[in-house]
Amino acid sequence: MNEQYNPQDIEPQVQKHWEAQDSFKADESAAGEPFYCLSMFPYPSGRLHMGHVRNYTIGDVVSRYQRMKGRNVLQPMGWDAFGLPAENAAMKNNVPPAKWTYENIEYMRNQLKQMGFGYDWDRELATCHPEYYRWEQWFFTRLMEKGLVYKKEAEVNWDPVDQTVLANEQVIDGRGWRSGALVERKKIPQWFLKITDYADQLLDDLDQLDGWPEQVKTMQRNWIGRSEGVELNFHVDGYGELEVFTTRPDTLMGVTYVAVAAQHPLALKAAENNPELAAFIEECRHTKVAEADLATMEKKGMALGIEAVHPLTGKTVPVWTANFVLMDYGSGAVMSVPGHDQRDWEFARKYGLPIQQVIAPTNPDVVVDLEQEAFTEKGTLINSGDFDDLEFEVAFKAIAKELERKGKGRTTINYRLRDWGVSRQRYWGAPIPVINCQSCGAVPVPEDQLPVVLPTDVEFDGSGSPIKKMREFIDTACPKCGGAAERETDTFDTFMESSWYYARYASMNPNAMLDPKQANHWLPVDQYIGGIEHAILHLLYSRFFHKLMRDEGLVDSDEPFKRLLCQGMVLADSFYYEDEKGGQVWISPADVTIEKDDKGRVIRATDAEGRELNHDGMSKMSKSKNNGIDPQIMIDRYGADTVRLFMMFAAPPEQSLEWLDSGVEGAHRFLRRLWKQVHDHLQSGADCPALDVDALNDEQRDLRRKVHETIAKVSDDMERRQTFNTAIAAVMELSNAIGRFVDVSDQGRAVTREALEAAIRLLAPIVPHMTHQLWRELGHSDDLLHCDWPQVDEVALTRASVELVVQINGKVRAKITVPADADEDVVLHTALASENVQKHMEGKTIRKKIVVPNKLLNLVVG
RNA sequence: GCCAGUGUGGUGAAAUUGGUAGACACGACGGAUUCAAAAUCCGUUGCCUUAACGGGCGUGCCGGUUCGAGUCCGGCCACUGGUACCA
Repeated sequence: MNEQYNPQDIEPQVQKHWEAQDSFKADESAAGEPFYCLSMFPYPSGRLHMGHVRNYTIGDVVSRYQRMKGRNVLQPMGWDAFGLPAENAAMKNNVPPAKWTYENIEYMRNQLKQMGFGYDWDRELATCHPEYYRWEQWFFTRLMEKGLVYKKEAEVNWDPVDQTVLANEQVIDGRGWRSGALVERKKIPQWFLKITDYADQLLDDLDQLDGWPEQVKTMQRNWIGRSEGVELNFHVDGYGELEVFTTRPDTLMGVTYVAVAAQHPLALKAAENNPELAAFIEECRHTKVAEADLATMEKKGMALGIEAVHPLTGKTVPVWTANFVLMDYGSGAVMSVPGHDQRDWEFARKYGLPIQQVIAPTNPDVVVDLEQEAFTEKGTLINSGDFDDLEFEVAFKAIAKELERKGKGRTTINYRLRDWGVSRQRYWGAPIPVINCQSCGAVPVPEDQLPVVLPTDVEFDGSGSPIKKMREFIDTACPKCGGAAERETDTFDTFMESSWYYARYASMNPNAMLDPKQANHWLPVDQYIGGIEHAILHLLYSRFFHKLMRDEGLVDSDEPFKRLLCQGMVLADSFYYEDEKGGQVWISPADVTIEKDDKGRVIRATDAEGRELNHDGMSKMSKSKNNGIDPQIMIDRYGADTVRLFMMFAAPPEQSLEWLDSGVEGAHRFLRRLWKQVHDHLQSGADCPALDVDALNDEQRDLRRKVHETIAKVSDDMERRQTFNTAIAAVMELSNAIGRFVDVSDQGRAVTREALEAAIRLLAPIVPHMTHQLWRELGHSDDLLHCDWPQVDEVALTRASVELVVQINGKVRAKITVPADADEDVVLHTALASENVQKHMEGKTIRKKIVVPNKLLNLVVG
């Protein structure tokens, strides 16, 4: 055995061995219960970044652990290959998006292989491949036939100079990122999937998901936002009924005005002969269509000069338009109760609109001061005529009933969730399989004409999608009437592809979207791993798609992912200096020299030219701060095992992880030490005597207890807790114990052997190359990959005595050692024998005794 | 704005069910080895106080529940993710 640990030699060899053995091929007929472990597939942006490495290391550790537990594992990998960055790269470097994407995939696949991730590469997929997206197109036409798809007008960010639609991230301070033009909101016709039809199922089935983090389920519940309320009408002369929704019909008598969106037909009509109002509406058109912007901008409004009739009192209230009322959400109109809604209160205050109190607190100690703020709690109705003295629920029902009797409203359920707009006016996406015919309308492309292939030989000039000008793509015949017709040139939202890829891996069938038998063999996914940033959109759309596929008879289950792990971001130090113009120039941490004080704090940082740099702390690895650490450099320097070990050790998976070069060094050092321990053990003798557990001395027994405590701890950490950092810490403790244990007697060596073999197997999922090699060196002919996970020997865990803490009035005053089965009297007696305990009890009597078995004794004295 | 998280030594973190705060590492300091250095090994390391034993303080801030709170409850501050066309 080589005395030196040399990952550069070992890792490629071991990887070659796995490849030759086809070690990670998933086979439905293999022994063991199926276990499907999936990591979110990457966007092929060029090179692997640390976020990927972290995500995929976690997935690989879980997969290898389950394999050792005897499960039949499927772990696939593929590419989320459609999306905006390919178009941006195409414009910047003059490469067609397809070429750029496929080259990136080649490079990144090789990087994944170097990391030693155990994927079944036979199941690799790329969403930009026609063989993938044809089934998405087919599925969409099925949904069209089922009436789950419709077309309507919706607003987009429009760049009037580049004549193109912009994504929210492409709008910076209200201007297009390339042209700098003021962005406008524009309505265009777009396709929608009726996700709201499934809102109740998506909400209720969250209760089935025991393996999901509570926070993600809460976020999804809030996003769906089911609320019970009342839909009611305010009559407007010359217009008709203005519909609003409220969850607080009990405050109806406190309505002092009604507000509509700036794009609402009523506002547009009023603006026809009101130039000031028209200017305001025009101003409102120049905001981005993102909720965060709408909610934080200054609340502004203007009176329309129109009155609406209150449905119960018959009195009129003014109609206003306000920039925070969303046209796409609900009916685009809201009733305003400034006495009991804080936003309405602020608006009323700003524009001098009346504020009427109609709810009094049930608790008389609560003071209501409408001069200071709105009273938003539920309470007892006042100033509400016949409804006075009623409490929320009774008032809700009574007012709803009265509205219904008058034909002015009805109770209803409302969702915050909106239907899913899937049209994108972009090139690099799956074409929407629809043909627009003058006489037949929008016709789905028939199955035998699928896929509608996206032309990949294109010129990309940035002024919109090239296929929108491509007559040979657009011109076609109507499948219904055979007349001349045009293809849809919009493409799908890329969330469409990522909503069902997990199912396609399970069944790569050339003749169908899924073969239900194959799909159901693996599905649902046992463990899904990915970033917390996908907590709502991607995970909600995937859950929706799964239910759609279930209703199509393609899968049996209700939910796609049984257990979910959301990993945190990877952070790194960031440094900058200011240039002459005061701009920040970011320097890669790899090029920074750091000076520290004697406590290890950064006191000075300089770049290669000796410039003094500012330290901006730890932030997410990103291009903008130039603080990305290239995983490739780390793999080349330390080997994949070290990178994997550090990633798993530095923080628990769901927390953010700070990249520290010194920490990587430490991880590498640990692997070298372990390697040397095995080497030294083998030096002490060629063969190892059998372990005789009844013949051990105290030290041998102690080490053996440590071995089995470690096995118990690591097993629990790997499976239930998924805290790989503490699992590694436990093995480090074991390794330290082995280092202190110098005993080359027969039984000493037997215990050492057991300890080393346990450590190797416990680390196998995390550092698979090195442990594979060590396992061989210890004389095993079988692959570590297929070895059983170590078992705890309960007998080894028993202890003769335990250490106990003695507290006086809750403060630790002594530590005592007592026999493991000592009763309370013995414990108390031993505690009182302690000098320090006596000192703190002097002149006092015991008022209370609290005993926590095997842990603590607290004496309350006074 | 709204929804969801996070906050513990010089640093990353641990403390699993309310029961010894700081495991395991990194860094720093001291020592061994070396002609010297690197590497390696050993020791010390929350802060204040004490010659020592010991004592006091300490988990973002303010308050509460409890024999006992990093952990539970109420309020606040800061940071992170999402906010429907980044993926």
